[in-house]
Amino acid sequence: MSEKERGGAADAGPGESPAPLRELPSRLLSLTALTADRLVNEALASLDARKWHYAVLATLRESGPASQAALSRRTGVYRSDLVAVINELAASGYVERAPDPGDRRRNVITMTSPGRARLRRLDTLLAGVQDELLAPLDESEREQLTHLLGRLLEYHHAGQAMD
Amino acid sequence: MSEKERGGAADAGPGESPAPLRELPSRLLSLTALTADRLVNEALASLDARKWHYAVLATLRESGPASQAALSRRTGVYRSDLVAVINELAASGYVERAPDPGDRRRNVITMTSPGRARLRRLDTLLAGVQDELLAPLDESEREQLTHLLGRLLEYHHAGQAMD
DNA sequence: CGTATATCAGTCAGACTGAAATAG
DNA sequence: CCTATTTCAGTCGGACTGATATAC
Repeated sequence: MSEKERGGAADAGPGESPAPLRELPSRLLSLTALTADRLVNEALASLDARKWHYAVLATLRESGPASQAALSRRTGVYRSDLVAVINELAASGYVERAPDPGDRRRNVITMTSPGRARLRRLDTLLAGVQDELLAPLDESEREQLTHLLGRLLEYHHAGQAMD
Repeated sequence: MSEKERGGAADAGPGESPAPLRELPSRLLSLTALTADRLVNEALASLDARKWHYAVLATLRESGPASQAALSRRTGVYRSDLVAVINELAASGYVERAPDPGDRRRNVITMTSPGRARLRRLDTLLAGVQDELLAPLDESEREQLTHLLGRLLEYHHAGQAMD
């Protein structure tokens, strides 16, 4: 693989004129995500939740009971931070933490039925947020965006250990 | 079926099944932006810069000398944090801070010629990062993405004071 | 007067690191 | 011995708040 690109462009001559700030993809992403996070956090805060709470509950619904390490991988929350998230969810009775009989290093995290109800509540809340976030886009544009972001994520996440 | 407000959906009946975590637009945005920021920060760190340094220098190139408040609005950096950024850029000789003779509350920030050279260096560095970030997309997809994000940003930024 | 500017002193969630204890 | 899991104790950049001094 050639690594010659980054920082190695010719300094003589005009070359490509740099993208204006407004169109820098990385910046557009950061700023849009900032807006999205603000909307999400604001909405979740009204129910005393944070986005990692939702991510963990949704993952448990989709993949069933799992160890903390597995949840960390699937949600993107660092192992270290996940501890606190599980503590909070367990304190509220939304999940249960039990030692794995098959591997005593592990805790198995299981969603309770109050947890499922909680998740349903958060689902509707977040659906509203998505709608607010994507308000200026029509349905096909929303799908385009989701698809493009998904591709980027898949590409950059392939083979990434997060630790 | 009445459209109720956020969080007030009917609990009976199946309703819409919630989007899987992987396809939640707000989450896709957050995660993609995280990846983008990591790439950007990593690259900039190799030149002892951070993204706000670039944003400020690029804004000065595009709009000319400006007060700190104006820079704050244009770059999205909080007034409070901008102080430190200008301090750093001034300490490196990339910008100059001078009192505005016309309005003595203001400082006028001006880019120096080392600043212009610095900016050109960061331009090429960041161009490489954009390419790395958008690697899996072809040219027209990149434009689509940029366009869609721009629309979202424009919509949500219209009439926002940040303070 | 009220408003805007620049600065400072903080808080806060979230990303990330390092190391310990334990178990495979 | 080496690796994986959970947890704890931190660091760090960045978002955001409030207060103050000053000038319009």
